[in-house]
Amino acid sequence: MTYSIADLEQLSGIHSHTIRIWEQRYHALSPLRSQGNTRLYDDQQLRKLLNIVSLNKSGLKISKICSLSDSEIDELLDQQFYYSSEDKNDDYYVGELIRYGLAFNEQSFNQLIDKSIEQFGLADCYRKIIYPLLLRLGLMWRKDDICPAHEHFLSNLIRQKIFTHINNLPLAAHSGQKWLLFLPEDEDHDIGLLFASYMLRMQHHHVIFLGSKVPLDSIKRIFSTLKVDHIMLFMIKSRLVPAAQHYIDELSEICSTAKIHLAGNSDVIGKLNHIDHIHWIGTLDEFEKTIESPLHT
Amino acid sequence: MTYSIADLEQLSGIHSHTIRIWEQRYHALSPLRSQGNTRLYDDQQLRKLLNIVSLNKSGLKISKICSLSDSEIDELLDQQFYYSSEDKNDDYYVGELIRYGLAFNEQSFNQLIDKSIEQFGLADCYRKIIYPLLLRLGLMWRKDDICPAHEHFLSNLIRQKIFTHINNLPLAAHSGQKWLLFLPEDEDHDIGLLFASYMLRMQHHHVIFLGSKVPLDSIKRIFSTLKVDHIMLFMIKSRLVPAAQHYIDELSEICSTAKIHLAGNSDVIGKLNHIDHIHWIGTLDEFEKTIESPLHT
DNA sequence: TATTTTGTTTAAATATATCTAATAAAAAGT
DNA sequence: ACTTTTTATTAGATATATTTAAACAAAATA
Repeated sequence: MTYSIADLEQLSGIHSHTIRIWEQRYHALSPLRSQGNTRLYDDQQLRKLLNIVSLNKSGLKISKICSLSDSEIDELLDQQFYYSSEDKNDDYYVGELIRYGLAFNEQSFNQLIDKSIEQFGLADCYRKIIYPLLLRLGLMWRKDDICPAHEHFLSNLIRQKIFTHINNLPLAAHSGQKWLLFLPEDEDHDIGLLFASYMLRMQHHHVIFLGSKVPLDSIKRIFSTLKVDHIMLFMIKSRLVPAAQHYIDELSEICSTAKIHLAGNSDVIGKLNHIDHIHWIGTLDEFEKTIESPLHT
Repeated sequence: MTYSIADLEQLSGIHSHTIRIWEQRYHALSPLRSQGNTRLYDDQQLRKLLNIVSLNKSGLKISKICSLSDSEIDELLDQQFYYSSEDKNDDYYVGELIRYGLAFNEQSFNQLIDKSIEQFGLADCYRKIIYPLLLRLGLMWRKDDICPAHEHFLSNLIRQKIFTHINNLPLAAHSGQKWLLFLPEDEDHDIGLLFASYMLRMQHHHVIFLGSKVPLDSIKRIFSTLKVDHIMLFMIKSRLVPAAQHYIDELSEICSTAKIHLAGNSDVIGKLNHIDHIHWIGTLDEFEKTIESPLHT
């Protein structure tokens, strides 16, 4: 599987011109070439670019980043992401769960996650363990410490747990607030959205969960019949700001009668011109506050 | 969202040359054009092409198909797909479940599907209701009677049920047979695979479920440490036979020590040169027989 | 303010994809 | 065996994407 420079632009949010000049000036990437000299990137190169962008966002100069060795970059990435919980026990859980994942040991993973869900409840388990676990998985993928098979294996075990807990929720009267949850077509990671679905249901909201890769056109076709009060979506991937802006503008127009809640990559979302009825959810806490009162508007 | 003719080739398995000449001779499709005269297709056109291909596979000549009106095509598609169960009750279930889906009525959907799972067990419920339901959804999408939002909504409700039933399976000693389940990068629909996971677990097989969109490269990296006896994957989408053949050949080479079980689109799989250790699963019955005896090789 | 660093814009050349049109080959029907 | 229908191949023209290189603009830093 290889990417063109246009693909890389989409996946990283960095203009192709800039990608080229980083290569020329700092030897940032070293893509393969086609017979006719066209650049061909692989996952390795994509990861490297995402790492460079990430370190750059945190303040380092491109020239500086590219002068570092791979191991120095690894170290900086660790520092950047290393997030130590108040309770060291939580970190232990995360580490163990990942160890089980790397060994494809479903049984031990399930035992430990079941135990922690029982102990904390799913909401706190997500906050303390699953969310940090997902962050760490993302970092490990970028550092090439983990391959997609591991990530898929773990994601599906987590998905299984959240789906099960949603399924086991008791039926209850709705609060009257109706939420529509979905991800744009280029987004894959639906676990956050699934957890949001769980939390909303816990607060007796009415949830319509569509999951990932829903074409905006399809939202358009059904929106008028749905009469939802809120729309929630994630934009997790890096992307060019104008593309994100265009998407949000279109969504706003289609769903002008609903309040839109947007979560995900703050580097992108932070740069958008938000329209009135768009609410940027920056943190888990913020999300919980948003949904707490069933009577908010 | 628009497709290039190359995209359409990938999605339909029809060479771009052929797509063009069908347009020229029979006015099969009528794509928009870019400023510079390049063809631009939308979902509507993609569906039409898939319908043409499907009717063509069932024996009709291209010229004949393209001379038909939209409503005549709809009728033929209905005939082609209309699958009446022995038990009319099953058809009633399918119809009701779809009605609930179209109305985004989760509660009624869940009540009915829970009832039928309780009645038949998940295995028979899948065979009698869920599988026909998925087929019908696919047909409805192709006839534009349903839009992706409906399909996503229903898929996730079904996914939730199967995940829950997998989660609730009692722990039991494994048979010693280890199965690796995944879908190629261009495949989305993981419900069949998820059901296979459930069935294998019911037979006390050891299952490693990776889900959809796993890069082959990642399989390669982990295969040697996994020591699996069986690999199972689906190829559901239409695609060019040489591309499918190349994928299967590569997979065979990577996983030469495992038996590969392949299910999905018979039009594609039927044309492949199967290597010795590849087993084509054509029907649900066949699959059940395959996994019945925990001691088969 | 001056300098360095970084990102954007332009231009012309080349590579790749798509277009039309004609012909050859294969498959299906009679 | 012969015709019809369908698919594959080829060729030259055009559209789109990518490449290199240079000049320019903007931002950060000294």
